[in-house]
Amino acid sequence: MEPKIEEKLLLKNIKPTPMRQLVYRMLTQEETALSLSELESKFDKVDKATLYRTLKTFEAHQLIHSIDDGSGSIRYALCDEDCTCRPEQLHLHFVCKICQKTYCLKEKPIPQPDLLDGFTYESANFIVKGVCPSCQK
Amino acid sequence: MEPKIEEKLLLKNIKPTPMRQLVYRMLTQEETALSLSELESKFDKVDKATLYRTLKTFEAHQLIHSIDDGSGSIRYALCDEDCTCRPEQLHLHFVCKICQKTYCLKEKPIPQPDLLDGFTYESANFIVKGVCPSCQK
DNA sequence: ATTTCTTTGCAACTCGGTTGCATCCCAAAT
DNA sequence: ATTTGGGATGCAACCGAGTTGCAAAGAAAT
Ligand SMILES: [Mn+2]
Ligand SMILES: [Mn+2]
Ligand SMILES: [Zn+2]
Ligand SMILES: [Zn+2]
Repeated sequence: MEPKIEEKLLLKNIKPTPMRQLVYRMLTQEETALSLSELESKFDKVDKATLYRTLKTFEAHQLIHSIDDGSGSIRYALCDEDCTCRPEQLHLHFVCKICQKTYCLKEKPIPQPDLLDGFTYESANFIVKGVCPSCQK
Repeated sequence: MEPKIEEKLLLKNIKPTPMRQLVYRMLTQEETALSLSELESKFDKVDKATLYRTLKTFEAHQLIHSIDDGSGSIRYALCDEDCTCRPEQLHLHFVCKICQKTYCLKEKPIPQPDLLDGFTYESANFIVKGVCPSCQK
């Protein structure tokens, strides 16, 4: 399994340093999106700036995408293998009001919005808030 | 026209202090949503904390609504007279990539999202990015 | 007039994000 | 094998939006 991570990074033209492999593995273990500080707290000791730059690199190479979920901090989640982050590939994100977790709803594409004359569509961010399955009682 | 502003505030149960009337008038003169610091810079001299608390008061009384447009700062715009900020009344917001302005598209309601089983819908934020009419060449 | 509550102004603070810079690492060139 | 150059890392300092504490000013109630 070790060599796989290295390959995933190489596939997206990211030099697979130990640090990056570590961060990548951490992200694969999450079912919801993580913020910089949440990610930071999952390590015994890690430098925030390095982590920050690692995430920026991952994002620039479309290994992860960032989600502005209105929580005040940006969260990050892995992209699909074949994702190029084009407007048509964008999906919904769901924020649970109870557990505060942010879910990627990758099978729910963002609907093309019906705009007024003169407005052109280039991208969008659709955040849905409610209660997630684990928090339903 | 002066007495009108006072009435608008009273209608929403906000004590119409001079400061609040000033801020309200400023907001009525804007066609796009403003952030705290943008609003601040429209006054010769105003205290940021007072302005902040004024906006919070306005928002709590549903005179204005806040828009998290992904710019890093929250923007504010007047609500419609009869707005109660219920999920069904939410509308799209448009951010122009050129002029960075944020528009309320009040006649474009947010579509009810189709969610996976177990997720409940309570509210949403739908931000569309592109080029606005004034920036089309 | 006195008390009580709200609003305002100023300064200080928090926190997420970002940057400068020295050092480390590693691979290519010599 | 040694040198050298560019990217990666770690640490500290910085930034800006938002927020809070607190005292002064103002308004309303008694
Ligand atoms: Mn996602
Ligand atoms: Mn609006
Ligand atoms: Zn939940
Ligand atoms: Zn524009």
